[in-house]
This record gives sequence, C-alpha cells and structure tokens, in this order.
Amino acid sequence: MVVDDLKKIDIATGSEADKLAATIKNALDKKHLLVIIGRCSVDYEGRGKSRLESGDRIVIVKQDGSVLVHRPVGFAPVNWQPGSARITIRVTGGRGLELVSVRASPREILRVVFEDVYIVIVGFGLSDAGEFTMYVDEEELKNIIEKEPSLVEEGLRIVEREYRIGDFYVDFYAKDKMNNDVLIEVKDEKAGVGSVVQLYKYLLEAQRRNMKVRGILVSVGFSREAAMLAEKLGIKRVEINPKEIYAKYIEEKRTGEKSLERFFSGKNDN
Amino acid sequence: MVVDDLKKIDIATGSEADKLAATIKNALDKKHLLVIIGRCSVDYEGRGKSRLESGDRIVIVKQDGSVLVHRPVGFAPVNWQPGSARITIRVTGGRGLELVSVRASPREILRVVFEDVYIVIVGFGLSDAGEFTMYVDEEELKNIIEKEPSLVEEGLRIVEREYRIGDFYVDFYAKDKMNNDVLIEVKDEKAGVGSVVQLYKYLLEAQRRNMKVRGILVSVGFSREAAMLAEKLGIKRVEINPKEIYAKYIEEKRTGEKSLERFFSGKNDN
DNA sequence: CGTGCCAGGTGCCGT
DNA sequence: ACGGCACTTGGCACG
Repeated sequence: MVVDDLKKIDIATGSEADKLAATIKNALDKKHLLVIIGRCSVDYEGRGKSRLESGDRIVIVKQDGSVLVHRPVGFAPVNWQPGSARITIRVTGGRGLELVSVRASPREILRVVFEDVYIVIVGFGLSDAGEFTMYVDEEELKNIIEKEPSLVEEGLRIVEREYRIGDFYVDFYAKDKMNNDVLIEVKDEKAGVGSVVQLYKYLLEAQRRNMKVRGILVSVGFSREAAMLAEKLGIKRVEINPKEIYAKYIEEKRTGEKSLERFFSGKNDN
Repeated sequence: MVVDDLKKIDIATGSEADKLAATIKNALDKKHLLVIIGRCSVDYEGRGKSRLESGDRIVIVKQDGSVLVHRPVGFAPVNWQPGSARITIRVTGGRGLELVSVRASPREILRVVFEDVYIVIVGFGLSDAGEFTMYVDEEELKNIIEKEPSLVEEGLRIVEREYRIGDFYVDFYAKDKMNNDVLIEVKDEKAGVGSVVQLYKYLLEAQRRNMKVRGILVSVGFSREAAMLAEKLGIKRVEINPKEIYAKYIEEKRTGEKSLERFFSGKNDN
C-alpha cells in the first residue's frame, strides 16, 4: 500500500517488535499523540483490579501521557490511566510488546501486553488551541438566577452563592421578601429524590445551627417521588423552563451587559 | 510512504474529500472501527450545548456507532455520542467533511466539521471476545477476612483457616459472639447453587461428628437459585462489597504487608 | 420505559 | 493531601 500526502502523521507496521517499540518510544519521548491498534491483553491493579483477556483493541496515548484502552464497542474505555502516570515500553518476546503505565498516587499499574500490533500511528505537531465552551449547564443557570432571583420567587434577594454550612455547600443563601432565610439548591435536570435529600441535609444542618430557614429546590422538573418527598419535608419546588431562561440570557446579552463575560469563562476545558 | 504487512487495517489519506467520505461511509455501513485524525470544529446540542473551535483532534467511531472526539490531551473525550445514535457523513465544500450523529432520546446532535483530514484508519474484522473481569481473587478475600472477620459478622473470631473436616477443607472455622461454631466458605465470584451445596456438605460432615455448627457463605454475589437454596438449608449469606474489599486491600498493600511489586519485578528500560 | 444507584468514576475547587 | 459536588456523567438493576 502506498500512502502519500501524509501530514502530521507517521505510521509503522510490520511484525518486527523492535522497530515498532522504537517508534513508540520515540513518540512517547517527544510527547506525540500515539495510537496503537492491535491484539492485546490488559491488566490493571490499583484501587480496583481487573483483567481483560486477549482481543483487538485501540490504545491511545495522548500528549500528556493519558492512556486509553478502547474495545471496538462501547462509549467508555475498558481500562485507562491518567496523564500523571509514567509510561514505559519494552519488547518481551520476538513479537511481544508491553506498555506499562504506573501512577504514583494512588498507586496504580496498567499493563498492556500486545501479541500483535496491526498499526502504530504517531501524530506529531498536532495543535489544538480551539476553545471549548459549554453553554447551558448548571453553572449558567446559577449565574442567571443570581442575576435574576425573581425567576425563583418574587422579592427574593441572594445573599451568598456557594454558601457553606458545616461541611456542605448550598447553591444560594438568600432572603425572601419577609426577610426570612432561604436555602436554594439548583438542578439543571429533573430532580430526583437525591436532590431533595441533598437540600434537606443542608436545612437540617442550618437548623442545627439555629437558623430559621426554609428550602427551595429549583429544577427543570421533578420526579414523582421527589415531588412527594419535597412536599412532605416542606421544601418548595420551583420548576423553571430552560428555554425561557435562555431567552432571558440572550436578551441580557443583547442589551450589552458587560458582566456577562462570566457566562463565557469556559469552565470546562476538556 | 510504502506500507506493507497491513493486517485488519485500511488507510486513506489525501485531500480529496469525496474519496475520504466514500471510505468513511463504507466503514460506517459495514460497522467497522473508524479513526479519523484531522483538524475540525465540533458542535453539540442536546441536554447541554457546546462549541469547540477548530483544532487537531482524533475522532473515533466504534462498531456500535459510539462517537468519541478526543483532544490531544486529557483523559475524557471533549465531545461524544453513544452508540444508539444515527450517523451521517457528507462532503460540504471542496475539502470539507461533516460527520453528524443524531441521538433520538434524549434528542441530541453532535456535528464534527473537518477542515482537514490527516488520516482515516479503518479497522475491519477486528474481533474482541476477551472477557473483562473486575475482581479480587479468593486468596486476597480470605486474607482480608482473616484480618477483619467483622466484615462477615459482628463479633466473629477466626479459629482456624483451611480447617479440615474429614476429607474436606473449609475456608474458615470460626466462633461467633455466642461462642457457637461457624464454618465459612468464601467465593470470589457470584455464588451459584454449587457453592451452597459445597458448604452444606461440610456442615453435614461436621454434624456427623457431633459438632453443633452453622454455615456462612461469603461472596460478592448470589444467584437467585443459590440464595433460595441457602435460605432453605439455613445457611447464612453474606454479600461483601467489592469496593469495601478493594479499600481494605489497598490499605493492606500500603502498609506493606505483601509487596505487590513483584508485578513489576522485571526492571524496565526506556 | 423511568428512577435509583454505583463507578478504578473524573474533574474542579475548597480547606 | 482530603472532602464536597457536578457531570451531555454512563452503566446496570429493578419496579
């Protein structure tokens, strides 16, 4: 097979493990992107312990040393190691190739043993400076609520965001128009029983500290159980419409409020 | 570049988007593994909403249709779509290539727009039947139980390990807090009817020798049938939590009880 | 199907 | 370092 016009990519194939190992070592040294497709078995030991019997897999070593072992199906990697680990590669038998990644803390070892390497792909000079921005998530909802508490309740004033009670943090500590204390938890998805319990924990903790306080759970929706439980515990439910919220946000942006810079602070870079 | 000895892998390169698109379409049709490395931007909209500006990325489409967009660094994919979505590919401009994955429920769209494709790798006939097991092996389990019998039952004291009764060996002979005799069998995998029967044999043998004894079967899980049978035979079931066990195991390892570094005895060169 | 619950969760940010 | 908390969490078990 003749391959031309190869940009930013090198390829190594064949059954000579020495040569493949050299290619891989070089890629690791230079912190290039590395993709290996081949037949391998994988052992992991650390917080958990696993064995993956032999099969065809795709193994990716990223520029920061993250290792991902992917089966040909499924969203999640079957095994992995974060970038903080140290990677070594060695030739075991005639055609055997072993990649080991050791993480210091927690002590974890990932070992990939290749019986057969179909292809080694090295990406060099890859540059990814593209900014990643997540638009609608809980963070943004909270930003909007902070700006516009009336969306939650008429006359509400936010006192503090990420308010600490004991060991916990609640999204908002606010005061209602009667000047009573309110704790508010915001969920960007349908609230389940867990969300209600979470807020109730905060309320209990606050009451233990002699705060006279009620709770409001703000969410795009409530499960039947969550609604019943909230009712029973005296927690107010506020259902918000994300589209409406979003419209509000667009409106604000159009009016050129400069504080909205924070909306685009791209908190989730990778 | 001349590439020989290519097993289970096809490669396509070059700047002709039509040809690349055809290769990709074919791979998708045949449900082959597909890896594309190139410069692209990505939009996602569904439960959340994101935009990823242009950069070099590795895009994987698995045999079940899962799509993963990985940046050159970081453990997690920056964008993704699970296998249940429908994928389409089309040529947009002279060299532009667009991959769109639409998920029905929840309604989510992922769009990857390539400005430049460095390489397309197709893996065909990849077979991965290797079993994946997450486990603690029986030896470790027994070590931990010996150290911490309360994991099995409050007030339990191990009298003897690998206790012989007639021709049989049972994992543990213990006494409970009422000082009654207990025989314990440990399984590192889901216990079936066979495990229950095995322990019952020991109990019968012990009763034949006039021991007044009850049995406890310790396992990470029980089949429905095994649970029923154990109930009928008066054998207590103790289901242990692998995570708890892992923690214990890690702890033991950290205290240097048993250096697992033999895992790693071969000195590595790199 | 939805709802609840676990994960080697990971990542972020705080003390 | 450890702890709380969100995540397009994904995944499985279960009513």
